[in-house]
Amino acid sequence: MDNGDIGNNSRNPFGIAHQVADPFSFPYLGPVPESPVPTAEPGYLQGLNPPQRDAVLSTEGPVLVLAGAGTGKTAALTARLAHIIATRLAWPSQILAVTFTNKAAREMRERVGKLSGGALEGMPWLGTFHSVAAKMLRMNAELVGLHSNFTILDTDDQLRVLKQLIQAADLDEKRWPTRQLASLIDRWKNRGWTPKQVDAGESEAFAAGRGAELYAQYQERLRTLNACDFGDLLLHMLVIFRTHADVLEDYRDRFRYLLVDEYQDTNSGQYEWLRLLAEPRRNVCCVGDDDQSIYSWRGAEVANILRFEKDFPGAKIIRLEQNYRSTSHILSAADGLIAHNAGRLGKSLWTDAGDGEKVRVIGVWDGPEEARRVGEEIESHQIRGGSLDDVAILVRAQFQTREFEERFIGIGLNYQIIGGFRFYERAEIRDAIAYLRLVTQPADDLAFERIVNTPKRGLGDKAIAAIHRHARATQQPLLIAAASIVGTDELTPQARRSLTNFVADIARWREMATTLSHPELARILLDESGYTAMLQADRSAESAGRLENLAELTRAMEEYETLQAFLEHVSLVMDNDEARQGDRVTIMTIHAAKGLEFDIVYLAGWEEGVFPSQRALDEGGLASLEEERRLAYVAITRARRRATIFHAANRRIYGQWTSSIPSRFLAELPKPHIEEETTMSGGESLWRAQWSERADPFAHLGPAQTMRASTRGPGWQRASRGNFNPEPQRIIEARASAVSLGNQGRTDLELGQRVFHGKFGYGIIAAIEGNKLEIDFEHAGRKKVLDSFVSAG
DNA sequence: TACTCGAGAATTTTT
DNA sequence: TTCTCGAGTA
Repeated sequence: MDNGDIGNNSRNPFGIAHQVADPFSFPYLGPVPESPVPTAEPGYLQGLNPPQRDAVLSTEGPVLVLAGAGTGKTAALTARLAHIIATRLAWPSQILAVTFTNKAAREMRERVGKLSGGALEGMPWLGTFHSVAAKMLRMNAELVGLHSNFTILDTDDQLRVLKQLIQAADLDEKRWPTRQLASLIDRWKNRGWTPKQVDAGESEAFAAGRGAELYAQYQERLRTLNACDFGDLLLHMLVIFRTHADVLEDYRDRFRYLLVDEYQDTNSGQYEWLRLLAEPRRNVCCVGDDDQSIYSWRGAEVANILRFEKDFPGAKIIRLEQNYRSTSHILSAADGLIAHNAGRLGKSLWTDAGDGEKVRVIGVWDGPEEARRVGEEIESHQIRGGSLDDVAILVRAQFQTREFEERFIGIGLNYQIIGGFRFYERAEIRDAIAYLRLVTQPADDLAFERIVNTPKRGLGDKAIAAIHRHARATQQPLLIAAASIVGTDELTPQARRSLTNFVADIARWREMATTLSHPELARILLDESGYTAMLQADRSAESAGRLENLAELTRAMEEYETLQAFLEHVSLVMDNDEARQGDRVTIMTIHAAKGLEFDIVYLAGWEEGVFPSQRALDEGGLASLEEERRLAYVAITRARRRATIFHAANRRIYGQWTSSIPSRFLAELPKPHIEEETTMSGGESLWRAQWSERADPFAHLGPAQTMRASTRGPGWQRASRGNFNPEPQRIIEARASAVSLGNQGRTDLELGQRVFHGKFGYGIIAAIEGNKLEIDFEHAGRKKVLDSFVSAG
C-alpha cells in the first residue's frame, strides 16, 4: 500500500501527521511489538492481493469494501481484525464486528483466532446483529421495561400473540390475516419505528388504519410477557441509544473499531444503530456487494450501501475484483447479466484462472426431463470418479426441489435438501423448549399455552378459555391461574383432575431443576410429561426422526453451563447445519446458496414466472426485477468450474400444467460465453431473438403502470394458470409473441401428417395434445416436441 | 374433546 | 399437488 491513500484521507480523525508517525498504524514499516524481525511481514498479510491489503491496513476512518463474489472477502476481513489486534490498535473487546448469519460469525471467529496464533481471547462483540443486540439488551433491559432474563420469541410465538390480539379486536381473520400484520410489524421494526412513529398512512395498511394500534398492543403484551421478538432486539437497543445518551456514550467509548459484513443486507434500523455507534471516531468498515443484495423483502436496503460515501464523507472505497473462484466464461456470463441492472456501484470481476467451460443453457420439454438430465449428468460425473459434494442444484423456490428429490430417490442418487425447517423450528424441539421455559419461568404464558395440552390431556378450548378468564380477572400468569382454578368448580371434573396433575408436575420439575443438571432435567421432563411416550406411540414415518431430534437437543444442552445460556443459544444461534455426511448432491434455493461455492452447479427452472418469479414482478415492478437479476447473478457465481442452466417448456405448478417461455435472463447472458442446446429444436432458438428485441415487455409501461396492472389479482395464481387463461394480460401477450406456446395448439396440423423439425428432421405426427406433439421421426425415433418447432413437411 | 372432511392458498426466510 | 384451517360430527 502506498502512504498516499491514507494521506489523502483528510477526514481522518487522527490527522495525517499522526497517522504517518504512528508506528502502530504501519507496523510493517516499523517494529511490531510482538515481532522480533522488524521487516518480516506479518502472517496475516501473506497471500493477500493489493486491494485486500488495503482493506486490511486502512484501519482509520470510514471504509467501504466492495467485495464481489469469490474475491476473498472473508480473508481480507479476518486479516483486518487480526491486524487491529496484533498492532494493539484495540483490544479484542473494543472491536464490534457484526454479521448476519451465525455461520459467518463462527467462521470469522475461527479464522481470526487462527491468524492471531490462537492466543486470542475470544472477541466478545463478534456476532450476528441480533446476538450482539441481545447481549446489550440483557444489560439494559430495564430501560425499556423488561427484565434481563426476557425470553426471545420466535415467529410461531409471535403469530400466536398477534392472533389473539386480532381476535380481541374483533377483526375478521380472513380479511386481515395474522401473517400480514406480522410482516407489517416486522417491516416497521426493520425501519426502526416504534408504534408512535408509524404514521397514519402506514397504519392504513392493516384493518382500516388500526395497524399502529395493534402494533402498540402487541408491544404492550410482549412487555407483560417479558419477551422480545427478533426485531425488538435491535429496536429496543435503538430506542435506548436514542433516549439514553449515557448508555450510547458508553458503547461509543468502548468500540474503537466497527466492522460490518454483508452490508448490502442491512435494514434502516440496523443502519441507524451502526451510525449511532460509529460516532465520533467513524472507524467503521463495511463490507458488501450491492450486486448480491437479495434480501430487500426482509427489509434490507440496498440504498445503505449505495449512499455510503454520502453518509460518511471522505470514505475510502476499496474494490475487490479479482475472483478466485470461477473460470472466466462463468464470470463473464454473470457479469454480462448483472450489467443489465441500473443503479449499481459498478465493479467488474476478473480472474486469471483461464477460460474454462462456457455456461451451458439447456432447454428441455418439462420438469421431469430437467430432473432426468441433471440426474444423468451427475451420474456420469460420479462414474468418472467425481465427488457428489462438488455438485449443487440451485432453484428459485422451494417447490422446485421436489422434482429432483423424486428423481434422485428413483435412481438412488444421494442428495440433501438444504432449507425448510431449522432445527429449533421443529415442533418437537419447540415443545421441549416450552416445557423448559415454563419450568424456569412460570410466568411464560406462551409456553404454557403451547404445552398445556401436548401431549393430549383432555384440556381443550373450553378449559383453556376458563383459565384465561381466571388469569385476566386475577391479573396472574396462566400457570398460577391454573393452579388456583382447580380449586373452583369452573372446570369439568375430568379437566380439573388433569390440570391438577399438570400443575403438580410443573411444581415437581421446578423442584428438581435446583438439583439436577439441565440435560437430565430435560430428559425427565420429556419422559414424565408423556411426550416421549406420545411420539413412541405414533407410528408415522416422522416420529422416529422426532425422537432423534430430542435426543440431539439434550445432547446439545450438555455444552452449556446454565439452562438460561442454552435457551439463548437455541433461540438465537442454533442452526441447522446438518453435518455433510457422506457423498451427496446438495439441492437448495439460491438464497440459501449465497456465500457458498461448488465445482459444478445446475441452475434449474429459468423460466418466466418461475425465475424471475411472477410474484416479484407483480408486486415490486422494476426494483424486484433487478433483485431477481441479482439473484441470478448470485446463482451463476456459485460455480467454480461448470455452470449449467435449464429451462423447461412445460412445468407443473401446484398440480397444474403450465407452459412457459425461457427466462429473459437467458437472453441477457452474453453470447460468447454461453453454449445453447435444446432437446426440442435445433439451431437458433426463437425466444432469444424475441427477447433481445423486446427485452422487457413491461418497459414501455413504466414502473407505475406495471405496478397497477399487477394489483388486479394474485399474480402467482395467474402465473399458475398461465396460458390456460385467455385473459389478455401483458405477460401472456409477451409469451404468445415470443414463442407460440399457446396451449391451443396449431390448427394446421393433424395426425399422420408428415412434418419437419429443425433438429430431428422429418417425421409423422403420432399424437397431438394441445401444443405438444408426439412425432415418429425417421431417424431420431419417437419424440415429444412443441408444435411451434415443426413445419409442415 | 378429538377426529374428519372440504375449501382455499401457495416465493425467497440471515435472526 | 399438498398443506392448513375451520366447521361439523362422533
